[in-house]
Amino acid sequence: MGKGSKMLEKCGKVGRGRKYYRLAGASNGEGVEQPSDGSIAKLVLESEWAVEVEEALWKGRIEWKAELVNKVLKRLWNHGPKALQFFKHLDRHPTYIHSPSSFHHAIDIAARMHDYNSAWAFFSRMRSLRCGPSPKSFAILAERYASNGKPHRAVRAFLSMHLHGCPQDLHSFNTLLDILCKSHRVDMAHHLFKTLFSRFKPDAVSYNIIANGYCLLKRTPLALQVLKEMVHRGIQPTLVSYNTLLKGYFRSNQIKDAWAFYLEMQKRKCQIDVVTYTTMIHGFGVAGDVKKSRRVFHEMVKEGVVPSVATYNALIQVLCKKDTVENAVLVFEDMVTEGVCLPNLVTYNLVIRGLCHVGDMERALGFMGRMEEHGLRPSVQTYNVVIRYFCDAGEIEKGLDMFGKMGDGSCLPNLDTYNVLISAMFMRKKSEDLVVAGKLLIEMVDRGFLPRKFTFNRVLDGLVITGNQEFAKEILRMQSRCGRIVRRLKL
DNA sequence: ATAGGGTTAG
Repeated sequence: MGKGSKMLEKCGKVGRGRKYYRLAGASNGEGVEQPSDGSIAKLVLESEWAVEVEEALWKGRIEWKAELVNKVLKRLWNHGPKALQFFKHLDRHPTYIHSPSSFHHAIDIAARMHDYNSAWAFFSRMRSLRCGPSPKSFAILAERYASNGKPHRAVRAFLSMHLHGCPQDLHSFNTLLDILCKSHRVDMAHHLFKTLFSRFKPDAVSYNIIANGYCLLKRTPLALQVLKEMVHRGIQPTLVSYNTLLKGYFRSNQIKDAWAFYLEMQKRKCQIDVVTYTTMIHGFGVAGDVKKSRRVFHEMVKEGVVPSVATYNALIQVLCKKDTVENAVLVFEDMVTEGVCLPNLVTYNLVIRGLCHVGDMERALGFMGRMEEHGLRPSVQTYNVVIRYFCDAGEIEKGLDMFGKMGDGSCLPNLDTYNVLISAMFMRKKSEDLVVAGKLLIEMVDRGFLPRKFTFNRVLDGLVITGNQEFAKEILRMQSRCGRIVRRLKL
């Protein structure tokens, strides 16, 4: 990390206050060392002018590789406009050509910001470079359409694949069904499933996807019906089908049914696997029956099924929520000493949340520091948890400090971060806090996030009440640029 | 990135 940032030199101000940047390559005797993805991301974030980025990126003797580009895009994930700026400039590079995976990141980022024009332009660009688009490209776009509340456009995009030289097969059909189900449009998915039945000949995967969709909606009778129909059509349910329904019972709080189903699975000699056990541990725990969770955990070990990280994470979450965080920490330490599987980012986030929840911020921060022992860095979710609990405890300054630590480098704030902080700015009833809230609102829009109407209105009200009329007007103008309905406001 | 288990909003 350190090496990379040293190679990035900011060469002072030249001319009309314009900063020039140079990405220096440090010679180490064996050749030229490359700047890190972190230093490149930082350069893109700091430069204000497009030309600066272009010069630095092209003339910096950087040996571009798809892997490096993808890493940079991931670092800029929560600053969509900058990410696309970087991608588009590099697309004009004299020799470097973007890889399909980088195009996919760019499509994802553009579509997330509702910038479908750019997204589709990337499709055309891929086509003219003869490197796509592939079914995966369509899956990415369709998922964004669906999660942005435009499921019909997702379907249309997917069904137009063949016009772009992509095969339309059962594979891609299943992907579309899954996308619709995961965005809770199970009705639409099931309808499509029936309509295009003879064209695609659904398989076990298709049925499992629809069944899972109904489970997500807590409609287990319908899920069961789908699986029965599958049997009727001569397709055998798989272990995935059973695990899906088991999870569905827990989700809709049918604990007795879940238990009965589990016993039935054992009786029928299904090869119960680690997923089944993890589902049971999580399900019982969330329902408040920690004893049963532990019992299932031991039963699993007795049966010779090796717990995965997800199994440990399920247990740790359950202990945090329904038992004590101390016991959760004991399991964490067991993991580390026994080494069957090592804690991952999720594990850390669970323990940190657990500690925050009981008000032990000190220890939570301690775990945050320990993450690098396992080669991990705090994620944006880690920061969000800590910031949220600092703010909830009234320690707004500490929350803002933590936010500041994100700002100076490795982890850009996301929509949740801004929402948490903006809410916190109303707690102290201080005029200055509301100005900060306004600034955060502007910053988040700059970075490609679309605040909810509620957020706009709250900040506007706050600014008006504290007499910041001019600032309120500025935010109002920004709101209309965002396409959010402007509320009548007397100014 | 064709399906099932583990962070997230009370």
